[in-house]
Amino acid sequence: MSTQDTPGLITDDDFILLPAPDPFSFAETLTYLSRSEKENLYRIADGRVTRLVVAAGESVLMEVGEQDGTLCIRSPDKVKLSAPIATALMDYVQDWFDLNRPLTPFYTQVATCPLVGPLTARYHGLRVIGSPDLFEALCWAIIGQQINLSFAYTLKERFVEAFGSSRTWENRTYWSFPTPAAVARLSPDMLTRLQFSRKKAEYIIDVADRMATGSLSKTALLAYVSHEEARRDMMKIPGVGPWTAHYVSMRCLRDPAAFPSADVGLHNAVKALTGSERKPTPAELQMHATRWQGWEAYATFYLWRSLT
DNA sequence: AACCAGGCTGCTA
DNA sequence: TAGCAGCATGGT
Repeated sequence: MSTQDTPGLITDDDFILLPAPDPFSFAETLTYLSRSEKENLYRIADGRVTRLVVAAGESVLMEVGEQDGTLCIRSPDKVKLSAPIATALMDYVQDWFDLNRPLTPFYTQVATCPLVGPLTARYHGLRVIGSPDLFEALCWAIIGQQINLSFAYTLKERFVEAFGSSRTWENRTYWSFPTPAAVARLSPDMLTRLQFSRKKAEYIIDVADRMATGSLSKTALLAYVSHEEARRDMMKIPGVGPWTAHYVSMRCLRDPAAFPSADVGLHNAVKALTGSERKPTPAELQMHATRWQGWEAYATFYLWRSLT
């Protein structure tokens, strides 16, 4: 492989150049990714993000940087990238940063929204940063239920470093999220020891079991005729309510209209931006959301961003 | 030191 | 079907 096997892909064996869409802000992307010191699934340094990903069945260290509107993807520990791996890395980045979504329709639609309109200028080019791995997305959502984000990151950090796998490169350790197969074998006690609540421990092990046996999969969820159907199916899983189903729909299944309307962070953002003394009622939130129709996930993401 | 946190379940009426 | 208490534990 030397050049352009795939449209948009320019490669010279050791790196991939991926033209970023317009608008897209790599700086905003890195800012979002940097929001917790406890994040251990990737490392950000020198304007680049590095993480382990599974590509073509292989665990690969991937580094993403940007220059003049072009993303540069490479594997620091590999000189040559095989064609399947190069393709997989490119697909991963496109999914992770939602690069294939035309953003202008969103900006046009919310231009008149007093809440989200100004945010589209402030965070111009920010896209919904995703969780391409369904198991990771579900676990993260369940972990984050009804606890503060700081504690949620602590729990995730412990979970990943207890049951995930890692690789060390140039004196830095990179972690991959635990696999469903590994987590399905755990007993709830092994998670309560990390200070998971008993219920969350049971939920996560059950989700792992469903994914390990194949009764739950991203492919199957994406195959539903509508995202609403996929969410209905997810909500049959114990521990998965409307908030979690919409969250996963937004971050993993990529429904731009997913709307975790019960989200406390969303409520706090609306409260702050309206200068209100209290959080919005469901009816008040719905009033705002009428301007976001079809783009609720993006509106929510921008509102979350406004909190930091 | 009370109140809050990127909710969900299961019991009541 | 709707409303609500209980949960479980760290942060601020």
